[in-house]
Amino acid sequence: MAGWRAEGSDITKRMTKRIGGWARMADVAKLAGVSMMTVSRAYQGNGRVSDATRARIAEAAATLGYVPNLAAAQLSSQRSRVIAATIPSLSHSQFAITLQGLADPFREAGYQLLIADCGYSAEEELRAVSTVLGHRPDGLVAIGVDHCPAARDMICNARIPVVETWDLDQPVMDMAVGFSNRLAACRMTEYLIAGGRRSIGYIDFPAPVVRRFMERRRGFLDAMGAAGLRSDIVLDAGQGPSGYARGREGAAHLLECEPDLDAIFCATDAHGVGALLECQRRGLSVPGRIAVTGIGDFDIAAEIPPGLTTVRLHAREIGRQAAGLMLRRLEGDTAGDKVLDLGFELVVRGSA
Amino acid sequence: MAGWRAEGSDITKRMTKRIGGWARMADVAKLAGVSMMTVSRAYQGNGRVSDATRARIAEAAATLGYVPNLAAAQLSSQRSRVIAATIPSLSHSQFAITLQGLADPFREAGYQLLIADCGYSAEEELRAVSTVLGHRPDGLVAIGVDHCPAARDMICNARIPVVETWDLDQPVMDMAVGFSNRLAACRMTEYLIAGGRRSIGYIDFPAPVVRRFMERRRGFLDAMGAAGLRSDIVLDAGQGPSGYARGREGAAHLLECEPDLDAIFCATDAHGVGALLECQRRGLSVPGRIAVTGIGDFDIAAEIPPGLTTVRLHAREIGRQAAGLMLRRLEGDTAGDKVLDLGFELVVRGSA
DNA sequence: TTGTACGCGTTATCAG
DNA sequence: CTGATAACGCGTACAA
Repeated sequence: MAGWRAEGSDITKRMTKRIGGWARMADVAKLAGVSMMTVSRAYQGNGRVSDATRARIAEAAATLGYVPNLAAAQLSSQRSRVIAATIPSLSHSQFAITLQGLADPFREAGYQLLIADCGYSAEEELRAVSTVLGHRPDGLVAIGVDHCPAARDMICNARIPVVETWDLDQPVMDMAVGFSNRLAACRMTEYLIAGGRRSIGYIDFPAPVVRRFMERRRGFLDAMGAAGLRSDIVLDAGQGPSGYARGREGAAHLLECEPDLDAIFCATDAHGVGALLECQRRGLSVPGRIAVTGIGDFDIAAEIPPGLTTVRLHAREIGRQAAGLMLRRLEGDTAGDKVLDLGFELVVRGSA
Repeated sequence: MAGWRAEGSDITKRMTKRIGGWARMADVAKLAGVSMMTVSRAYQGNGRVSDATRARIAEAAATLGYVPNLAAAQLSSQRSRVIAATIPSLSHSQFAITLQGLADPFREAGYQLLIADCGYSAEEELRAVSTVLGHRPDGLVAIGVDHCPAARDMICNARIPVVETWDLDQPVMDMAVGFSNRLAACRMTEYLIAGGRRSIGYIDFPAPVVRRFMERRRGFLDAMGAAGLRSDIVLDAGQGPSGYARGREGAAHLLECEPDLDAIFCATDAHGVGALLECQRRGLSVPGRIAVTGIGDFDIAAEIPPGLTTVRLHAREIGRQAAGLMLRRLEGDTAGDKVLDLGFELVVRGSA
């Protein structure tokens, strides 16, 4: 533990920068000829430090390649300036967009996102949550509202602001930003029915235990039931290699079981695009012979002919607003809404 | 600062759990009737603690809702068990897949990923890098090899293992996993030429300053030059709302300027799909009249008729291998290759 | 505007 | 197998 600190002169340090570890604030202070507190204040920005001193500190820091140790800062200040974000899957494009919507406002406000992939199982989620909480985040943004009881307990015990996103059909722990998945699916189904479709099949997400998808299916069933139509043409998508493939296979299966189908409603746009392509491959005209719709308004939905009719979900805006809610709370503002319903938008294109 | 700790009896704590903050290891120790060190050892797993003691500790921890403070652990142990990951864009699907490939092995080995969106500019990158380094990660995995000199300096000064990914055309700082973007583009171009295409247009990524795309363009130019063909039909994709839209607009522009084009090679599959759709919309038969190809093998490439011919890049495997390299180094293994070329795979489908 | 003393919650070290 | 003590690097509170 003696290392260079004990033996190295300031000159040596200056020449070689660091030999065996990180420069500490004390090193910067010594080189700049001030106390640590002055360096600390210079970095925090708020404290009043003369310009001359500030410049000397900046130079010393640059010479030493000093990067403040945030763990020490957190331990001392009891604030981490870290926001935890749990996400069911990093490769879900819409979630990634929400994440980006989150990241920008937080970064500007000086917070760093700590992203935890919480998977789709209770164990994974609990592990992810306990790990991120170990970093003592100042707040938590959850993408999705599915939480196993243990994770929910742990999060509540953390006594930090929490924003849940993407589904307003469930009661939430604290704050929330999103929309009603059930209503979105219901409206789309009503649109199909209003367009004269009667025999409508539904292709669900392969893991329908996910709340978000349970609500969508529920919305579909509600609307079909209300219209007095058959609501049993429901299929869990298979295990194809991609969402597109699963939609394609699902549509194939559905069309074989129910040749008279005049619409296929998919729980996500990836499935929808796959289903659309499958219909076209079979020579079924879309939307003449059969309608196909999805949910999500993925980029491809606008491009694939004849355009996939879908529901736009404002994924980026969900992130932005969630960050806004969190930042306001962190600044001590406890007034204002705790739940923001951003709604959704039926996007009618050629496919239905 | 007096708070509940001073006044609350153990019973009170047990009943109400925590009233005003996190339980600390000292609280767990007291409740379990052991010293902090024993608790610490119990959590670290390696230290020898009797089963009875371990059970009492587990019970106390559960009662108090104890979650170890990782910042304190890091400060004390000088190891964070955090791996920094820089990524140019969270919403780039292939990068997200690499991230997932990274996350699993690291999680299993007890490391948490700290993901920093480093954007596409030098300032953003420097800020991102300095923030993550502030958390004193035990290692850094960079997605992409583009680094501004300042960021590169900062990373080198950190003296931690570094794995760069996705591009082996550049010299790297330490370790690397990926493939040659230049060679991938070159091979695809050669394939088109071998198929009889002579007038080949290239649609580049809109920010060709990104190294990865510079190399791809270079590969295209190399192959065209070697074949003695025109290599000036190169277009930067425009600013459409999505990669698909940019590819579509790019193709439209190209086809208007160069009506005799018999192939369009796009720097990414998103552009490729857009270009393919645009060709079809114009009634040009693909691949009869014109060939279209991309790079990346996105999911949609396999689905869109007639199938987009492309280059598969093993995005997930890049992540997995990068994690493996890093973990081996963290375990002190300095033998073995420092650079892994995972290559690429020409995937021939209907479009070319 | 700048400096001093202390504590944040954990682990390393050494002793039992 | 368990415990006492001293760091780890920084910010808060207060003093100058």
